[in-house]
Amino acid sequence: MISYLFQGSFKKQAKFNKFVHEMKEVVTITLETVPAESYQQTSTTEINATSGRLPSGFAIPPFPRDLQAKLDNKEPCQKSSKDRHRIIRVLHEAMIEHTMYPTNAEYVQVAKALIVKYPFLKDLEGNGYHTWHQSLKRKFKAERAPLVHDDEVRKSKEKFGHKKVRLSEQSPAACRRSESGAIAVIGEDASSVEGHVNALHIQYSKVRPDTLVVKDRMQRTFAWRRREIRDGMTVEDILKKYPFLKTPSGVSDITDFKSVLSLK
DNA sequence: ACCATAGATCAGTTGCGCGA
DNA sequence: TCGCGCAACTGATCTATGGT
Repeated sequence: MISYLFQGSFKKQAKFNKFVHEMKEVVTITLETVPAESYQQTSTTEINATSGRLPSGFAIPPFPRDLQAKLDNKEPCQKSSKDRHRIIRVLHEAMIEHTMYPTNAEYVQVAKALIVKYPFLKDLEGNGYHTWHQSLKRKFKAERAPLVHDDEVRKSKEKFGHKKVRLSEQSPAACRRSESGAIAVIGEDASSVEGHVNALHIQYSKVRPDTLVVKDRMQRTFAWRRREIRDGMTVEDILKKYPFLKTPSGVSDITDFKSVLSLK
């Protein structure tokens, strides 16, 4: 049967066998009820006041309207990678309200809750929620990666993060990836930043500022702002210079401001 | 020693937007 | 409509840490 499914690829046959074997083990392990003590554990989460443990009765959050409609119609959304990602994203956002570092039992709890609520999302293989479990774990891992300003994440990075940087071995693709989320600093100097600041003030004086312009200028001055903060610029001065930091969209920058100060 | 879990990294896939 | 570039995601692998 396996050789039929994976004709011409012994490697894939072996991989599939391994997968099936793992699935058997997962069923016996992960189908156990979540132990109560798992909600109280970990020293790292105690450090962060905002983080706790997932409530035992964690409810699957509502999804965006169109996605919710699909789910209500029992459409197999997991077959569409786009919908699947959206489901994972919503679950991640709901979980992150409680903790940045869910335990394995908590991932299982949420994945199971999803399958219980929407049984048609069940995996065809294994225990029915293994792929959701894995996707959630990966999503958390990926989302935590850039959050260097978060105490909990930073402590974990210090604990597990590799000091070794293989910069010379980085592929162009990897460089491009890392650049994508990075700050655009190159090419900015005092005069160009001044121009951005002026443009921001013009937009701030408008009743309806152009969000695209604001976003772009704020992005361009991001690294410059960080430098100014590090060099000792006060919060008042920063807010005066970059008035959009007072708006809800600027809150993330304020968080960053705090992180810069804490690292000083 | 072994296992679970963490971050780091690389290579590949998929979906989307955009211009020709 | 098609091809291209990019972002987001996935799978795999490696190394490190902490608990048993």
